[in-house]
Amino acid sequence: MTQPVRTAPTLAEVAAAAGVSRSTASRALNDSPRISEETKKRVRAAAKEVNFVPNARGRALAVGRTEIIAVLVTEPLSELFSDPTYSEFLSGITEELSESSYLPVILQASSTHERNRAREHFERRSFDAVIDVSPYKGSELLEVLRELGVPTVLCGQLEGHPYRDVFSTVYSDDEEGGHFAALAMKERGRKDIVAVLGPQDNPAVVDRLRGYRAVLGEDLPDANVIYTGWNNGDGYQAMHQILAREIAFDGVLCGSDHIAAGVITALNEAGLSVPADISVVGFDDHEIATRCVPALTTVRQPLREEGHMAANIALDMIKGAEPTTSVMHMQLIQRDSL
Amino acid sequence: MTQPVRTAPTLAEVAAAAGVSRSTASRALNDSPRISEETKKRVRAAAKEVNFVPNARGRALAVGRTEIIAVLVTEPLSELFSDPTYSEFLSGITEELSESSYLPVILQASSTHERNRAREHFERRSFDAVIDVSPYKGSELLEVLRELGVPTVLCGQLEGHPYRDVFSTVYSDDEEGGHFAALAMKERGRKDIVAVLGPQDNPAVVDRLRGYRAVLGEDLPDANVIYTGWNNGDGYQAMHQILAREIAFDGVLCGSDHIAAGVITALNEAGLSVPADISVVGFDDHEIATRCVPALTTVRQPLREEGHMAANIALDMIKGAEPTTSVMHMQLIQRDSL
DNA sequence: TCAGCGCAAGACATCGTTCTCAAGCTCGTA
DNA sequence: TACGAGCTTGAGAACGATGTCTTGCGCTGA
Repeated sequence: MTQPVRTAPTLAEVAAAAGVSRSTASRALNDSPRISEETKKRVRAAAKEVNFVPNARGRALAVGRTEIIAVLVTEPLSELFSDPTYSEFLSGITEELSESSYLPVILQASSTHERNRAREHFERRSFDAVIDVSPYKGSELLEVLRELGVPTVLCGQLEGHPYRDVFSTVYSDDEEGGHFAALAMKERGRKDIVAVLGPQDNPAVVDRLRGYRAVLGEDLPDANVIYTGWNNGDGYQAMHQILAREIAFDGVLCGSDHIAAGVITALNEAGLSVPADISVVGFDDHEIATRCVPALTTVRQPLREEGHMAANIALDMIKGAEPTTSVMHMQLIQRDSL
Repeated sequence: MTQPVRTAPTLAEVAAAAGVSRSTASRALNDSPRISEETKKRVRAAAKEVNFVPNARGRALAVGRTEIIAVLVTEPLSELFSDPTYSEFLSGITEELSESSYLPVILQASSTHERNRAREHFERRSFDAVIDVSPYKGSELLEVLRELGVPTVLCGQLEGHPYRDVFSTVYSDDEEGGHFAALAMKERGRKDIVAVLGPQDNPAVVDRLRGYRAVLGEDLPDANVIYTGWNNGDGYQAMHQILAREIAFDGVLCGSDHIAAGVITALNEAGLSVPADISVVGFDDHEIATRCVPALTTVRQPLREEGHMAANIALDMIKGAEPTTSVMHMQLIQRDSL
């Protein structure tokens, strides 16, 4: 360092400057009711004088909190960024925490190496709470968190809720979302439905499909259900394959708005008109939905709100609140593609 | 908590279990040469016995480090995710740090509120170093970091390098990248070039354009330079506008591979063939470049390596290394669009 | 025999904050 | 005058690790 670096002032210096003890200085700055107004004023003046800011490390040790919350992510960073779901959700968490003194840390756990590191951090008590963005049953990390008693929020439903009494859960009701989309198709009089969904092993996909089926029954035959990726290109490709089969259909339920966008492109290229010939319903209410032509009717998943909720529950649990389960509701956003 | 939570074992318990003092236990676990092999073995056994993991807070206070590095980001999270540049770069940082015991924290600084929070965290010494992903001249936060003497790495060139002696810098040579792309056009015999770039106020855009111009001169007239966003749709739209002008051109230099993808789509729709009629060169060597038809010739910006480098420099500076400047080199990736 | 050395390990201080406990002070009342 | 209540304040102990200084021991060599 060529720059002379002045060492940060400590509470002791403030105390000395104000002519009081460290305890008094601490209490004054933390606005304890047991300190006289006059002393507080004096201490605060001294603190400002020497540019005092409490040191995070010392404070963390004393209060037993790091004021850091880990956001546990199973996907690798690249997928994290390409999956539109995450962006909104993480924004929600970040937004909410920015109102508190807490800081979110994205903690990856896709490789074994990463999971070991995560585990190590948990054991070191580096975080006051953990928000698991894509929990899965049987995850060793969840087991570790349970044993350590770290406040944990799971985002997404876990089959059989094995940890319901220990962890909090936040999820959107995907089955309900499926209901809404399918119901809209039905009311529009569509009878031969195709579904272009995300990956088959994705729990949200499973739940949505259940919702579709509950409403549509035989109008959505097994053969018409296609599993693919979440993106534009995936939808495009899937629709090409369906068109190649030359089956009759008049509605397409999509697993994401990006898929829907690709589907619409493919339909248009095949000379089919949306919504005159074919109805299309998306999922997510991503920004792309409004940019589609025609604007996409879709199911809004309250991702940002879900992030807010997860963050809030985490903060509450840190304060000692009991685990809770919180279900967010889906909403059909009606536009022009139906 | 319904679950009984056992409190984490401390070093004192390990020491007691091994029948040694805390100091000895600490040294044994940190593999100090001043401890006999036999004692080490005994202490390690005791540590394993009681499941000891050193507490992050206590350790942080003692060693004077939090083992956390802040990644300062000026863009809001949504842009962060949509800009392909960041994803790679952040992955690089994360990757490199995952080899160390350090943890990256994404710290936003787009709103005033966020900047104040960031400042607060800096003053609290919450981080051992800061990597500023998009530094700009005159940023108050940089001023704060300089005053506090926090090891800082700037990613991107700052005009006039006002802090060269205090901060480290890592950047890709965008002008060189422009050179490469333009040279390729020239060698291919293209004479009437159009450039569809990113935002006009982006420093990388400015540098690349300088590189283009140095090679192409009058072959790239001012009127043919279009500033837009970084995405597919932006390129598509820009190319539509250019086609509407009915000017003659035989090459398109693009500010990103996404832009290039949109440009190619628009050209194809207009009945123009790439590369037979028009040559297209992208930028970034994003994964999309290989998926384009034809596969995109592009300039590879070593983003991931840049992330590695930034992280490494940060780690070195924490250990006391002097600030350095490190320029990453661009590379032309030849594929089929030229 | 004993000063002198090297090695292993312990005692104690340290990091910067907060918290517990006790004590000083003033005041009002018996 | 004395005593307790109520309000402020300070001394010192946490918190959980690491770092410095010291001590004890066994060994060597004059």
